[in-house]
Amino acid sequence: MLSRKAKYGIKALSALARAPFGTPVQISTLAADEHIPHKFLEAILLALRNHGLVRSKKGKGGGYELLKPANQITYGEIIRILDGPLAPVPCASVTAYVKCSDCPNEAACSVRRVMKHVRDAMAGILDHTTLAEANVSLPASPAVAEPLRTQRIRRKKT
Amino acid sequence: MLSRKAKYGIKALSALARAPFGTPVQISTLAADEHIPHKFLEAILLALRNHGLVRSKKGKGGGYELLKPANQITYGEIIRILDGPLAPVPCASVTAYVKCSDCPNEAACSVRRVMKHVRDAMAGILDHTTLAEANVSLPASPAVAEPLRTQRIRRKKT
DNA sequence: TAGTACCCTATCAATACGATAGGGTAAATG
DNA sequence: CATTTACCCTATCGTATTGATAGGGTACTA
Repeated sequence: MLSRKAKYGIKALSALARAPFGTPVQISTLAADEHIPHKFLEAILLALRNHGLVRSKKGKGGGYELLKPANQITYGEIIRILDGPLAPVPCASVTAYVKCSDCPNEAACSVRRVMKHVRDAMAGILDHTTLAEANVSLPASPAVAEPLRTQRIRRKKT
Repeated sequence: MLSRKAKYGIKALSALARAPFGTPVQISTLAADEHIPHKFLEAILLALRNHGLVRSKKGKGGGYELLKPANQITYGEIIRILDGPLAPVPCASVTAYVKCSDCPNEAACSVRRVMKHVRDAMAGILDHTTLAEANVSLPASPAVAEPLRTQRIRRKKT
């Protein structure tokens, strides 16, 4: 199940992708436009920033903007950041494998085999669907935003 | 995420599929063999029974057995019974559609469109993977991401 | 009719989820 | 410099779900 957190995150990033290049969008604007609780959105954008998907600009005229072109940001990476691994079971995850404690013979586990298949199908879609494709009328982003300053990137295990 | 409940259910049904035809298997046996808490398994089998996947026989020599051939029981129907709809978001579900309260324009919602796609991919696998197929490839050829389908089953609503 | 094994209701700890509160801090502007 | 703006951080909180357990009740069969 896609959490509300991830859903909000995708919607917010989509909104950022629609915004004119180089103009930060404020949290308040995003929250109002996309019907997302303000404080909740704050936490979501913070996570996305710590993972290098967006950057923030403080002070008057500040806000958030994408760090990469919209066609280089996939649903898969957004969901992994906000919801964790795609795989229905941890033992079928590629990016965050964890052995099942109750499974004596993993190679013979049919659940794992089927769920690995499901995971691959999901990843095949989500890792190849970008914000740009989801937004039909999107101005082609010519360049990657240049960093204002060094921002801390906090990696979470996915 | 596949719940433990659904995982247990699949494992239990797989065990029933391996049992000789016409001989009920007791809950205690299933619980011990598959490492499932006894009482938890009881609730799971009850649900599966109420949905017509298995039948139970009381008294001495009683237990559970499949009501249909193993190649006619899909992962999809087991998971839907025990975990609910496959779709990552309710508004993308085919069998249990629910409108999102915060979504003003569903036709334009990119999240819904992508998740519908994901749902279809998941259903395509899970509704065409049966207990019989999962049990076959135990000995050789492990962990190759190969389609598991061998038989197609007609289903009413998708 | 005794014993087996399913059947039902209730409870419970742990966790995750969604959301909110309140203040702190960096940066732009006059 | 001072002020405003808007991000940044920590803590909390109610609710729902999950996974599991307990204790009997009841139907069926040998």
